[in-house]
Amino acid sequence: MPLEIPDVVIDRLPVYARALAALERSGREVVSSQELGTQLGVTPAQIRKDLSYFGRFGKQGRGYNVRRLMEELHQILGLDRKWTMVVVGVGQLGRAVLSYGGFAPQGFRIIEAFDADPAVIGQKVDDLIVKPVEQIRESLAGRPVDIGIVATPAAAAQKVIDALVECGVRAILNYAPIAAHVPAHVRVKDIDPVLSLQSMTFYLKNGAPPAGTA
Amino acid sequence: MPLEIPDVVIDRLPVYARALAALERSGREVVSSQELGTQLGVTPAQIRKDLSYFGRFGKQGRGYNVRRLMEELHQILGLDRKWTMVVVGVGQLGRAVLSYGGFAPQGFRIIEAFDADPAVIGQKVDDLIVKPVEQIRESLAGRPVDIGIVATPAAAAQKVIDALVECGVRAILNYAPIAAHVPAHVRVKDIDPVLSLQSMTFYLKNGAPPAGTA
DNA sequence: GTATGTGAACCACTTCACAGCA
DNA sequence: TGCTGTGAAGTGGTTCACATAC
Repeated sequence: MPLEIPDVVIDRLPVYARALAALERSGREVVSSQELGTQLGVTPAQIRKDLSYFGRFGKQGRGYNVRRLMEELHQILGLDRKWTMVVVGVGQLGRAVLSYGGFAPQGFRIIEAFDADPAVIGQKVDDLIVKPVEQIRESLAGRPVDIGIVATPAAAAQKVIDALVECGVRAILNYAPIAAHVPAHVRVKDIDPVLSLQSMTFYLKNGAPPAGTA
Repeated sequence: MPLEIPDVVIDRLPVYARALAALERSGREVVSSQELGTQLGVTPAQIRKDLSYFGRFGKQGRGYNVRRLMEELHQILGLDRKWTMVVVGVGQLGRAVLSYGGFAPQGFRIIEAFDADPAVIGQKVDDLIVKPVEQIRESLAGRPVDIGIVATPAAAAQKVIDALVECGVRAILNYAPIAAHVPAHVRVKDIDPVLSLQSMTFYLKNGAPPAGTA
């Protein structure tokens, strides 16, 4: 069914879903692509086209039922179920990830944490006992882990990723500053604030960006 | 000079710069676009085309001088100088940002931290005394701040962003889960791990992604 | 021989514009 | 009348392929 849907489209769906959730909380029952678009900084046509890959969710002359569309998107994205994650690397960054309160409410649960440092192994962080990296394979053997979060130093990251992939992990959230090499069936999303900063400085340095009004 | 360079190109330059820095540390003097490409998962043509927006940095038959190209990129991106930042929101996330060791070595210094919570205001976090959000304007008046980091709850974020923009901030690193509204001359980069997870689950749910070999 | 730099061809996503329906 | 859904047109970025230079 999901044949030839551009990745960019998939990336936008969670944004729509989040906006719809907010609208629903505020008691709104119907939205137009127009209104959703201005709220999110996306053109209405874009929204309609994106949704059209998956079905017809709106009513002409009226717009979209907020709750209905939200639920459809949740279903499409698999947000109507729980996902399990493991964190590898329990330094400052890994700790922040482990204690971040934003994952659980969205159905993303961290069930295991690993580190290479003997001083860290055995520590209890956010209700999890940190295990040694060497135990990734045995620890996850036969256990269904959906997503791996990599928060190790750059030098260790690729090996960790290899191990996770071997264990059947098919999605990786990568905080390490490397370009991960993974087989084609594995998805990687990089979180790299330094890269974000380093591209913005280009525009800071060169005055106004080439984007509309000054 | 930088007329009509696609944003995607600018986004890739820091990635190249980082890879070159690593090559330089390892003593490498020359690279081809071919080699750099396989290392980064980018086509060689892409790299050459990207660089061609800015000049001719290579030698035919040989490749690129690692140090030279790295320095050129640093110069283009403005990484050859220091940038100042302020953090707004000193909750868990803000603290993690403040104590993150990855910014300073790249020339990004946080010079001020703000929060709305009276219990947090006045606290010393990573050598900075947290100031009240209401003081953003007076605190930054006449002071050159380049980048604002927003780590507040969603509900507070837009107002904070407005204040920062008023103070002349032209680049924002946004950790809040909202679509920021800013004037055209202001750049925003969003860091949102939940959105990243929520788009990957689509592929988890739907088997192998439409991307090459299985 | 080898790898760059680049116009031209290609491809993918976005936007347009309108038919269709409530 | 108002807004969706969508083929068609348009735009922007990527890849090709080769002339050029070392």
